Amino acid sequence: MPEKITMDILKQRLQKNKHKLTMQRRIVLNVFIEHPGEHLSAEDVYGILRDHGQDIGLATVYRSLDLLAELGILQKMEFGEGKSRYEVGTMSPDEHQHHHMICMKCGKVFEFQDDLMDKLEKHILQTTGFKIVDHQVKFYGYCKECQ
Amino acid sequence: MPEKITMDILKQRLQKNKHKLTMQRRIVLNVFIEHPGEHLSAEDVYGILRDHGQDIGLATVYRSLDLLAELGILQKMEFGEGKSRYEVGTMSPDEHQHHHMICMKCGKVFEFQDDLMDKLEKHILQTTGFKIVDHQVKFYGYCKECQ
DNA sequence: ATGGGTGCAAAGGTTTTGCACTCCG
DNA sequence: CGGAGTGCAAAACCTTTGCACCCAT
Repeated sequence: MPEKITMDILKQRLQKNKHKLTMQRRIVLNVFIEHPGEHLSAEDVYGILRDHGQDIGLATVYRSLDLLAELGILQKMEFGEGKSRYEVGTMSPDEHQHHHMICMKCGKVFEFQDDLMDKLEKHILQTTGFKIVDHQVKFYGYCKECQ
Repeated sequence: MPEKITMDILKQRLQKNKHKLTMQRRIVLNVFIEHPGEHLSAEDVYGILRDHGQDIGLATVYRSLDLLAELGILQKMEFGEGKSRYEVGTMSPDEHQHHHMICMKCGKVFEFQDDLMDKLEKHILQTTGFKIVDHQVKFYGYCKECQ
């Protein structure tokens, strides 16, 4: 049951961590709710907001993205472009099990669902004592069109 | 048999791609050969070279790292610090099967050998048609000391 | 009311680029 | 020799920070 992230969840987590529910934070989260499955950079978010006439300082966008990622609401990722991108997660841990496939020709990013990592993470805990909380998997290759 | 990267391999791959074997490129590769298993940033490499009295322009270090990664001699990676790091690979594809575990408290990067990904990559090719050439797996969590 | 949050502009850090010069093939 | 590669400094980016002002709690 992939339960979606909502404004209420934002409110809850902010309160739990003694942060304030500001208009800016709601607006930033809303961008991601309206763009599910997209990997947005700070500049992307800033641009989308400007287009909607909702003007927020770029620094605040950066600060909000950081905070939302810290709260586990957004997931931060990098695709080797020299900047970070963010994506909304869901409440269910199962949903973390999606991996990115990056086409080395056209640059498109595809996704793939899988739960093979659980096994591997348990194995790592047993053999190394390293307790895994999250993971990121990136595959590089050529998509159907570009091969 | 994890066959190590050597100067000869650099020479071969440069020739095959119509690039020149310059002193600077040899020196940069040498840094990695002398620092196996380390994840060096451009600035790290630049610093090591300065310490050895082998002065190379920083821009050239960047250009060499790019090229060596393109030739498959180095592997480029990011750990969310806002800069790229590089590591020498080996000739054997089996050696690509090591993953990074990043401690969220002390920031140390650990490694783990595993070949579970093969299965997953075959599965992805069959179901999506995406042909995988390389992958990068990062685990975030807490190391033995920091738990 | 008060301390965290915001906006702006400036600063910081990494990476890229333009151009004259060098040197590998 | 000729063109790819280098060095240097400037520029381009992305991100962070300092500080005065604002507004959720």
